[in-house]
Amino acid sequence: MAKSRSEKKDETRSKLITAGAGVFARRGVEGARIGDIAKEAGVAMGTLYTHFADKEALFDEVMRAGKTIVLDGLAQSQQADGDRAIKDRAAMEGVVAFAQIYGPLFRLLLSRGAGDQPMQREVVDAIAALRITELEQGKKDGWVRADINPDAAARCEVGAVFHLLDWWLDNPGKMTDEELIDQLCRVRRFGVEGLIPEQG
Amino acid sequence: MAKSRSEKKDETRSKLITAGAGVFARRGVEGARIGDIAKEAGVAMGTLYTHFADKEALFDEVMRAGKTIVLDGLAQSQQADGDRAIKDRAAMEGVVAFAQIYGPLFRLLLSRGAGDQPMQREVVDAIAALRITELEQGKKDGWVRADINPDAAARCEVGAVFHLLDWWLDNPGKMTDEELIDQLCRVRRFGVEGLIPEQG
Amino acid sequence: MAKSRSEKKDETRSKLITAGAGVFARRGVEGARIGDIAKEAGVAMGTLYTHFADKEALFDEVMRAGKTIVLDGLAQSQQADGDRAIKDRAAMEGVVAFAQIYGPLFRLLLSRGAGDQPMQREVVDAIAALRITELEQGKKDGWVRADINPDAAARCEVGAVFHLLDWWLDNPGKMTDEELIDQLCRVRRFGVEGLIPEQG
Amino acid sequence: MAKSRSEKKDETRSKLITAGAGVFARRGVEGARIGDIAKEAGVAMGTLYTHFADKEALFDEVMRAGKTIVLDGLAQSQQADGDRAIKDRAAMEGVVAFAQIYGPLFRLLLSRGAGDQPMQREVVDAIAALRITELEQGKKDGWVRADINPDAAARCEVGAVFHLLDWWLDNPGKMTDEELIDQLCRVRRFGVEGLIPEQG
DNA sequence: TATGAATGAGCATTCATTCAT
DNA sequence: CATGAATGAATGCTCATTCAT
Repeated sequence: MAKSRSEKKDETRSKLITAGAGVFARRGVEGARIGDIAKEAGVAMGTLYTHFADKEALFDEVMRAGKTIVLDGLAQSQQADGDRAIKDRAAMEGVVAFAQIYGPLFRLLLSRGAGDQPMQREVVDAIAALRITELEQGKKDGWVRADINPDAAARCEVGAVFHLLDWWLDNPGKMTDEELIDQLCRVRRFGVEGLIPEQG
Repeated sequence: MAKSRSEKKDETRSKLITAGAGVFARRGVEGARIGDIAKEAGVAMGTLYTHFADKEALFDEVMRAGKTIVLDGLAQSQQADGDRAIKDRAAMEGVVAFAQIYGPLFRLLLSRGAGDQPMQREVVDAIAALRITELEQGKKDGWVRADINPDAAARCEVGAVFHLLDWWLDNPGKMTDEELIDQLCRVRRFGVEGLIPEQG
Repeated sequence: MAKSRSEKKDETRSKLITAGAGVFARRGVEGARIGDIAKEAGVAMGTLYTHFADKEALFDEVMRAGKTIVLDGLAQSQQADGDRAIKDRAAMEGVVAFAQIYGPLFRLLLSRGAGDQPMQREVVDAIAALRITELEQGKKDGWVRADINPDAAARCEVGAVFHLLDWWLDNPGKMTDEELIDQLCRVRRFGVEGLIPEQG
Repeated sequence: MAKSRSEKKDETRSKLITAGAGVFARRGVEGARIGDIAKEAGVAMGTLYTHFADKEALFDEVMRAGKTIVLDGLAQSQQADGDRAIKDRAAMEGVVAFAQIYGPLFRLLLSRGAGDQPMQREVVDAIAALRITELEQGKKDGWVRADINPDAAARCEVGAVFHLLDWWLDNPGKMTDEELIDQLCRVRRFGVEGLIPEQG
């Protein structure tokens, strides 16, 4: 079955986004070289410009695609059978798996650095928004303390997860996956001093 | 009293570091222009190269200086009179004050983004190291739960603080300083679900 | 009646020449974009290359077509009933009408700028040649002064007409068509100081 | 006597303008290559950008400089001793000399082609403006016919001079300098049919 | 030490042209 | 014949770094 012209075009576009993800993740937006992206995608430099207006536009597409994957993964973890603790753990398992597979892209998506990178902000905001809804519900249902501000707590949780994984990616030997997921759940839910409520 | 030649040189060096902090913070390392830094410092571009080997070297100095300020601030907060809660709150107050004053520089110092920025890692590592010591002591003293891994928890705390402040700097109207500091203490210590132990 | 394949091809070719005339006129040869010409012609970029070897070849066709229109118009004005003055005025009326309709194309055809544009030269040369013949006849018939060099005078006339119209196209409010044609005839025939010979 | 730094900078700037004049004149604005201009000026490509914002800005400077030379030359010809005919001839001698020396630059300055080249328009406008003043005075003094519109006539004269010289530069063997200047005066003043008024 | 004009390698982007469909 | 995605050489411009003054 021969590929149609438009299928081939979509394929080229995909290759560019994948290659862009890799290079942007490794070198950052400013550091990424169009030539490297094209080479990694296996196309000519000019081809990039038949699909995206410029480097920035490709970056936005990469971020948009990454955001979709991350958000879809989080949404799916909510479908997990079981109580809150199980769903929460499923979410952390998903995030850790994503970080392990995509590594640098995970960093690119979640990081918040110097300079204005609206798309980067957008991804972090979207993830935080998802968690804010959960925390608000948690306050109603009583499993989130009343003294918690959901906006603030969501940011703290995103930061905690990102920084721990960022460190772990560079020091994978320091903890097993299981320990990592465990800590991620524990610290977010109970802090370092908080007492764990009785079951039931 | 006329300034000695060496005093003048030190002054120029300081101006360059201050200007560098501003420009690096605003534009990132790759985005920063040597010409902008020189202009902001009020010296010629060539002067920069009589003080620093290259752009990278200036960046390292900026980060080193920032790191010193942050670490000194944290150390000082440990001198505060009172119990653990008071010291912890003092630390958060210091961090919030620093973020308010330095804004973009705070972001630059604490962020962990794409690309290899050894100095950026160094700053985050140093802050985490400080907290790891405290958490280890806490485990011995019993105020940190036994199921906490200090290495992991310290990273989570740094991430939580950085991301919350990063968000707050862009949305200062969402919370007062007091509320911010409050949440920072609460989330780090007790998470969103953890019970707060009885006083005494 | 369905169009035959060859008729369709001719039609496409015409559309390309018309579109080329517009774009070349507006942007110049170097400034014209093949993509713009194709878009304006309503065909794909590749189609252009099934009709013309390259951009230069299309430009040559555009100029050739324009040259034909201009020369035909001038020839026709010579068929006008009446004496020399009437024929001359008819020629100027034709030129003004052409400039009004085609605007930028008129400029493209008549201008002589930097760089070597053999076709541009060819058009100007052809118009001048036409006038040289008339002036030579005029010398024989006595209505052109003996001290006039037809080669030189023809160039002057072409230049005078082109520059006045070039200015007028940008400043149409400065003169009515009638005044314009009037000045065109007067200045070419009698200069600014020359006496107008008695009628008869 | 060593050149000061600022003198050297001015020298570099001059070399760039001269080189720019040559390359722009030969290839047009779009056709001119920054690398060629730099090479011709004997400097690095980057140097061009320490003196001019971009190619366009250099082009403007070239045109401005050329305009000044041309206008100064015309003004000087008005200082010539003698009657109107002598001054007029002096002006034509000056223009011919300029065209002979600068050749392609003369074409660049005076031409009006496709596309919007505001500086090119400005030069032609300035020369026309100079002549308009003279023609208006001529109408008052009676040596310009009453039926002449100075605005229109000035454009015609500029066009006549430019086109004749443009042709002559490519066909220098067709006329001697003297004949050229003669025709330039005659055609502009008396047209091809106009009677030359009696002396006195 | 300070200066800032000059350098030139490096890069993003353009666009005429090709060719598989 | 028509198409338009792909090509890649060519080009304008940037900017960290140097060095004569």
